[in-house]
Amino acid sequence: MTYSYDYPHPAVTTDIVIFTVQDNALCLLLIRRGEDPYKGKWALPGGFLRMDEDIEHCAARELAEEAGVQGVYLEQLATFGTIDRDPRERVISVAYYALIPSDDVALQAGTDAAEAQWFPLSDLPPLAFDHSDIVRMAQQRLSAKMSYSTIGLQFMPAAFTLSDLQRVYEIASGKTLDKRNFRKWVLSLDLVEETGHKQTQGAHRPAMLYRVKKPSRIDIIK
Amino acid sequence: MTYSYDYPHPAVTTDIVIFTVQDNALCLLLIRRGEDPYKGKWALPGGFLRMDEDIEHCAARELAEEAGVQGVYLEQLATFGTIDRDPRERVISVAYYALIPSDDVALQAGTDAAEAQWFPLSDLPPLAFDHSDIVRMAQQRLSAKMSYSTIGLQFMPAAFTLSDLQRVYEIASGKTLDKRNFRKWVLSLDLVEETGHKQTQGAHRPAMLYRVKKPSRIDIIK
DNA sequence: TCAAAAGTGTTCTCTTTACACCCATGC
DNA sequence: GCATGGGTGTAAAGAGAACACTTTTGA
Repeated sequence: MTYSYDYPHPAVTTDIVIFTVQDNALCLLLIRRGEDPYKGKWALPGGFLRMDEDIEHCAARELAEEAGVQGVYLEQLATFGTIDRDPRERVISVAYYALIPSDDVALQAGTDAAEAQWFPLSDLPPLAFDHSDIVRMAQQRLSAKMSYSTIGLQFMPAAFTLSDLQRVYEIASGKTLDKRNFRKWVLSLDLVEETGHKQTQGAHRPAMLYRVKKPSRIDIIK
Repeated sequence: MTYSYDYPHPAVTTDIVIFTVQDNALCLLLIRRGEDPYKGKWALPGGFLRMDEDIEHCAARELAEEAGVQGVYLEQLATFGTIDRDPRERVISVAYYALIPSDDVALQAGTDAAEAQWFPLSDLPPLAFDHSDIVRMAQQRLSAKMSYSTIGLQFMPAAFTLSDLQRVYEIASGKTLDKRNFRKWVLSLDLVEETGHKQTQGAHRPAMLYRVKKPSRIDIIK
C-alpha cells in the first residue's frame, strides 16, 4: 500500500532527550541503532509519527517502546528540519526532553529494547543524524530551566534527603552550593514536605526524608 | 504529478507571529484568508514547507510573500500538531515569532498580499485553525523574554529616544516604569549608544537619539 | 511665562551571599 | 571516642525600588 499526495511531504519524527543524575554525573539515555542508516551508532530514542496520534503521544510511545521509560513529563524542546539531516528522505523531527529520577534507571534494564544505555554528558559517543545538535540544545535548555524553575525536582525519587537534592542541583549546575543557603531556599519555596520518616544510612546522624508536594508541576521561580 | 510514500506523511507548514508596538498597543499581523478552509477568516501568515528549503527559510519566505515583511530575526516558538487542526489533512505547523519596529509598519501597505492588517492583541478577531493557541503561546514567550533578555530592542527603529524605548517596554509589559530607574538600567546594559543627534519635536526640550549597538543580537540578562 | 517632555542621584529595603559549630549515629 | 554526614542562624554586601526637581524648547 502506498500513500499519494499532490505535493511532496516530509516525514515527521520525534526524538527524546532523557536526562537523569547517576553516579555524580548528569546522564542521558541513548539507543544503539539496529537498522540503517547509522546502524550500530548511538542515537536518541524516537521514531516516526503516526497519523492518529498527537506529537507528544508519539514521543511518549517511542520512549516506552525503545527504552521502557513511562509516565514522564515531556516538554517540547524544538523542531529540527535541515534538508539533509536524514539520508533516506526529508525528515522533520520534533525534539522533546524530560528528567527522570535516578532510581527509575533500574526500569531501564527490564526493557526489551535492542540496546539502551545511560551515558554521562561529559563522555558521549558520536551520535547519529544531527542528534548532537539536539543534545546541545537540550543541555542549554535544562541548564537555563534549572536556574529559573522548579524543573530540578523532577530528578528526585519518591523520597529523598535535602542533601540528595543539593547533590543533584550541584551536579546539574556544575557549581557547589552552600548547605544552609540551599536548604533555606528549598524550604522557602514550599515545594517539598517531610515524609515523617528518616533515612538511617551509614555512620552518621539519620536524615529527614522529603517528598515533592506536586510532582507533576513545574513552576517558574524568581 | 503525485508523490507516493510507503507510509502516510503529514504536511508541514510554518506560521509566524509578528509583533509590533503601534498606537500605544502591542499589535500583531494577520492575513485574511482568500481560500478555503476558513476563507475570509483572519489567520497568521504562513504556508507549506518546500522540500528544498529549511524550516526557517520557509517562515521567512511566507512572511515576505504574504505580508511584505523582510529581514526580521525569526525565533522558533513551538510546533503544533494536534490531529484535527486542519480539516484538509494532517498538518504539523512549526510556529515562529518575531518583533519588528513600528516604523516598518509602513512597508506593510506596499505589499501585494491579499489583505494584511495589524490588530491590537487586546482586540483580535476570531482566528482560523488553532492560531489563537499559537498566539497565546507567543504572547507568553514574548512577555517572558522581555523580562530576561534584550529582545525588546528589536521593536526599536534605527534611532529612538530613551522615552520611546521606555514606552515600548511599558506597553509590552503592561506596567508603568520609573523613568530614572529605567534609564539607569538601559544604560548599564551597554546595548544602546547616542547617535549624536537630537530629536526636536513639540514644545519641550529636545531628546537625545540613540541606536541599538548590535541590532541582530539577543542577550540573556540578569 | 507657561506647558510639556527631557534629564539627573540618593536613600531605603529586600534579596543574596558568606561563614562555623553542634548533633546523632555506626563502628 | 572518633569519624561521618545532618542540621542550624546571623551579619555583611549587593541589587532593586521609591522618590522630586531642574532644563530646554515652542507657543
